[in-house]
Amino acid sequence: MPSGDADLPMDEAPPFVPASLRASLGFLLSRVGGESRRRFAQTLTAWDLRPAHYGVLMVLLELGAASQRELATLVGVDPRNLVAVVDLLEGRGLVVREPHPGDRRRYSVRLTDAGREELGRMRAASDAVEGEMLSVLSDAERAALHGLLSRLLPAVRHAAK
Amino acid sequence: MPSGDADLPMDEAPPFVPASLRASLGFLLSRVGGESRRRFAQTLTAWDLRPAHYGVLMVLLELGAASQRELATLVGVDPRNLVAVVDLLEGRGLVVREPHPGDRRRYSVRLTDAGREELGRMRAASDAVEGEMLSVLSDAERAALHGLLSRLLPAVRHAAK
DNA sequence: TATTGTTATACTCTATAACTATA
DNA sequence: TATAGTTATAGAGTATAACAATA
Repeated sequence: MPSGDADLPMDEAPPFVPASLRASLGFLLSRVGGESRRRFAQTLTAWDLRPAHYGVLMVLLELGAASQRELATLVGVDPRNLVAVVDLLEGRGLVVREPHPGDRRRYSVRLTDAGREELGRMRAASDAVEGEMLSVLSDAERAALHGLLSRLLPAVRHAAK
Repeated sequence: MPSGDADLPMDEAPPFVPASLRASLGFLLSRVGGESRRRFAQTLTAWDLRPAHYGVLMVLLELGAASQRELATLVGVDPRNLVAVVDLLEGRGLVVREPHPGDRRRYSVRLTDAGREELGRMRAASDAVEGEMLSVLSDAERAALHGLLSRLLPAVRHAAK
């Protein structure tokens, strides 16, 4: 039982949003997701990077290395648009393109030490912004939201052509 | 808190997404919201309209009439970009601009009968798409997600300048 | 034939600056 | 001065078509 949830708090009146739009989960997802992305992008301007770059670095931090096709799928960026993203990161020495062993068509994109350090600073900044944005939710509620969105992610990706 | 990993199912192996990105609620929100918006936009192509137009019509359906400034805030579109949106809707006879009683600076944008009928068809189509996208969630889970996002909406809008 | 990476292109979305007419 | 609407414009995001090298 989290504090103060009497079923319908309704919050305040000023940030009023019509019930017809609030009733649409699709609208809520797009809207909240859009605002989240906007804040995220705003934070990354300090590094002159965009969300796609951050996503690539995060994936590489965990996987060590990945092909551009994999990066595109995992980060949610089209392979055509990923080229310039990797170009920029490579130009700054944050990642390197290496030949993929066993398949000369592929690159093996890998995080450099400099990239790992820079990513650490970016994570700290973005985590702070995220925490502020989610401050209206309790830890339990954040966990619940996380669980629901995690299950939704594979489902919404299914339609990707 | 990266310590809570044991209580999550995460059995969806094929559409694998790195834990480092899944752990970020901001990333999940942006990503799922983006996919939701993409599907929504795809559905609206049958009407040659975009999500912003749908949002305006939905707001007007509930409020009857609103100024462009109000529409911009409620739908989540910048006032500058809303001009062309209302222009298109007005050009198709779905809404009308009327003088605002008491303030000659404002317009009172109102839904026409044709707009109301067209919106009904759009809602049916978008609801169907939304239902398919959310099919992995139970009714209770959808309600929970809806509640969490509804509380998050006013919070994320707070940073709007 | 299918896949990986790539370029060029176009269209949408969003943000910055500045103007007008009213308040 | 402040606000509602507007215009022009530039940047970022995304989508379409086509291609070379390799599997």
